[in-house]
Amino acid sequence: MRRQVNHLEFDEGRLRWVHAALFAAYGHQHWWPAESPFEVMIGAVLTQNTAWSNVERALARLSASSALEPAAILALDPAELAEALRPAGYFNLKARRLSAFCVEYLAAGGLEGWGALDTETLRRALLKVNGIGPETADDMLLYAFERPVFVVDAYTRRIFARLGAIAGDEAYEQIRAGFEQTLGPDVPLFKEYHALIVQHAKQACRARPICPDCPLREACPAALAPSLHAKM
DNA sequence: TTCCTGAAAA
DNA sequence: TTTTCAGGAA
Repeated sequence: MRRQVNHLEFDEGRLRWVHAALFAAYGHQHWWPAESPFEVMIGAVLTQNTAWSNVERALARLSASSALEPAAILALDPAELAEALRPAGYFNLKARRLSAFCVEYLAAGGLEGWGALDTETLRRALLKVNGIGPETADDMLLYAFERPVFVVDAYTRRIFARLGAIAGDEAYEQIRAGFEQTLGPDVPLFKEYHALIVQHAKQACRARPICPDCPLREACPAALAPSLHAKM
């Protein structure tokens, strides 16, 4: 049954088909790669506008300074913190954001304090922290707090725009609501789906797409008529 | 607009 | 070798 929910043109069947096709092609992704919920959260901040491989180096440098927990991060000299974050890019900005986040995290009572809130309240609390926007908040909600929130990133927009499910420039909340309402709340599915989207966007559905071996080829207008979609 | 790195393309 | 590109939040 076709439902049009907030600009998402795909029905449940097509969304599940895409997931199944990606899973068949790439398998389990084991996301989010982190040792603890707190590490998920700092990774979410560091990965803003940044490739994950660069985030890993920054995390390794934090680890080398024994600074993978909030108190230890705040204890670092700001210049030292920024230096550790250098490989992740925007290091001065991210040093400030990470500190601001740690302050709020501790003030809120850490994982237990935030974990006691219902999803909407927690989301609003996260969004109030300077440096946490919708995508970063949703990374945290899904992978650190196990809440049924669908993460929308640049890769999600690109892939589903090419497939014809969205225009691509909709508001974040529109797309998120579309996926969540069409698929229904399902934490394991949302975790795996987003991880597969990232994998697929890096592997095949890049800015310059590699369509010939794409697992979604048969369902993709962009793969069938590349010239019409050259700039997508 | 600004913030910044590292991989890929030219 | 130099230039372009990819990637969120304020």
